Amino acid sequence: MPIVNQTHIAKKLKISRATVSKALSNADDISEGTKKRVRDLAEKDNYIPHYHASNLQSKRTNTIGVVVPDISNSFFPFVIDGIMDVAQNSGYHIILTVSREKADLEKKNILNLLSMRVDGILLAVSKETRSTEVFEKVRRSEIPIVFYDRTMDNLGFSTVRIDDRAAARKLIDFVIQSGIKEIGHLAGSSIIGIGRDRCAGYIDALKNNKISIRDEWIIEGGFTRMDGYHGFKQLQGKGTLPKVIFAANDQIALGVYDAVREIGFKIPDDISVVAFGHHDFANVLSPSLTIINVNPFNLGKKAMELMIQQINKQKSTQNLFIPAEIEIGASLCIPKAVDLSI
Amino acid sequence: MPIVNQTHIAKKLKISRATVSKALSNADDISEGTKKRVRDLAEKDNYIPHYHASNLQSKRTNTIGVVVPDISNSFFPFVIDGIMDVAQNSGYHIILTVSREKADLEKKNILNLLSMRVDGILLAVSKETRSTEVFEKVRRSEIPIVFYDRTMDNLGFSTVRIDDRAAARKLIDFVIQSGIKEIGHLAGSSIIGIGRDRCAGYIDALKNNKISIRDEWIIEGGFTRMDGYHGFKQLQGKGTLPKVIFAANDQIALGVYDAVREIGFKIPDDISVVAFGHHDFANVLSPSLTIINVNPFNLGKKAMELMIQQINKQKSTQNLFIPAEIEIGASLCIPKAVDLSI
DNA sequence: TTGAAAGCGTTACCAG
DNA sequence: CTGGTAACGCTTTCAA
Repeated sequence: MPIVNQTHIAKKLKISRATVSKALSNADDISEGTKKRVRDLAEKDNYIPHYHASNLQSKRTNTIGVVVPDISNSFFPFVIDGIMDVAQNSGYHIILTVSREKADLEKKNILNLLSMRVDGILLAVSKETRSTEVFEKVRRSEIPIVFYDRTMDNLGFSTVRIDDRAAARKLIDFVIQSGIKEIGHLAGSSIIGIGRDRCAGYIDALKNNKISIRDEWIIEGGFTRMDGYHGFKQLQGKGTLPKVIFAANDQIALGVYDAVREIGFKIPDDISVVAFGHHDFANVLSPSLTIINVNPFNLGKKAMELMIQQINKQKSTQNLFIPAEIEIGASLCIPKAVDLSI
Repeated sequence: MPIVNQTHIAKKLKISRATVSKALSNADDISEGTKKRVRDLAEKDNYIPHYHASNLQSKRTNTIGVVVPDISNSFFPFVIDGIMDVAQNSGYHIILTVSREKADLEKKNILNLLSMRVDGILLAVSKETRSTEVFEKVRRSEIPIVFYDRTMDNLGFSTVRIDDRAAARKLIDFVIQSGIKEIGHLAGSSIIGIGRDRCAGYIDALKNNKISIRDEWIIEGGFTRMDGYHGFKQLQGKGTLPKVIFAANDQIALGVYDAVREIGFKIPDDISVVAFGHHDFANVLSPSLTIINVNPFNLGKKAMELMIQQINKQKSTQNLFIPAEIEIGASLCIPKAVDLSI
């Protein structure tokens, strides 16, 4: 006997479907006796309310659609965790979709979510996304959308992201305060927002501390481990190495580790690394790395909180910047000076 | 103008709702002219089909509910990735729920999924789960359920998990083949299935290779980093240290690293570590660790594939064991003998 | 080629 | 306290 519906209960009890519905929702104009009989039979015959059938009336699904570009990127699971934390406490369900960094999949996912009449959409744009066409469709649908981490700016939607520039400034300030002025930067790509922002923060900090900027110590590239590896090699080719390397993300930092290990340097005796990362990562490499923790869990929470406010029309569009915290690893022991001049 | 429905289109075009429905689904008993007018207006006025309203008829939601015990455990995101990979290629949507290792939340999640009339449930049980009551409810509902990774055996449901015993045997065989016979084991807890299975595989391998088992080299404990740390300390207290330590999971391995670093030993010169882990983890620590890769992505794929077969009644209940692959890190350079006899 | 009517599982309104 | 009826958005069957 599979799941039964209210009609089944009504027939068996020889009462109307309306009465069953009210009894199950514990309405106060139904006698205790009827309620009991309905509930008992519901339990016995395996009645389970049909979520979507009810939602058909209420015009609300209590469901939020989430679009993640890449779930195997260790950053996003923590964001999801933050989202789910708030969702669970507020009675929302989560439909998870993954765009695999593809614009077409992202579009398909968004349309599906609209079709499912989610109450709102939380989205981090894929690396490929250029067109804003789908987002205009979302706007017309009047379903609130909140961009998290990877945002589309100037579209008038709410956004939540890490304050990368301030965070980088904070991290580099910390390094300088520790007495080190020779700081190189593997900056990733300046085409990407986070690349630009983190580099800007690095420059901010040097300027504020009246340290002259050495262009040859700012290496552009990508954000992968390989880029970190080659970036370090490039730095090496410049003659004098900095004492601390600021990696724009954790993958780059790993690449630096690879290169450093290869040439037989010791961390932190010969050279130190600081990087953007998040707690899980720090946990694995700790205590060998000082990071600025971008706290994805917190980001997810804030994004979801903002989402709920938008649904309840308590807040209008806004752009939230989340501050990041420094986590200090052992790598910031003052390194010996290293001169590689050839 | 928010999302409109078929009635809106019907009224505006002065045709019936039935015609609109058929035109939109491209039925072949509707004229091209009508179809075009319907489609154009649908596009213009922002019509988006109502997923759940259609499903109300078809009795199918093309939705799979997934229950994950802990999404911040780096294992599960990869499982989800594998699930989504298959889901996307088969037109299924995923509702993600997290039980946070709590039995009550797990139960609540399952009931919600049933209420949403998912076509199937993929579940890894929480650490707390003892009662099988909810699972009986699922059985009565005739909605297929597949347990992945953390299974409830002997309940007659399908299960998919790593063949831990064979994997451990393979890993230890590999170590022995490399010429090392002194292998200790930080085994986690024997109350937990994976703990038992991995330890059994370790013993299998030693026996097969006619190496006597030294009980003092098998340390029970938990599965956390702290357990790894203290486990190593315990080993140290026994006098002679083994040359290779087999950690039952990656967290334990990290703890061993901590302890080893603390006493100033070098890996792999003084001692080596091999462990159960997965690719992401190996990627971070590589090349310092040899692991048996439990390939969560593959596990997720297999689980989802089995799910789809169950839904289509192509396969009856079955228990799948996934083999794991060795990934070789540098740590298996034959270490120098270390004698800590006090 | 089109449309009227019934139905999917539920809730809301109003009458008895 | 109970129940008939309409409605939510859509599909399907059958008749025109």
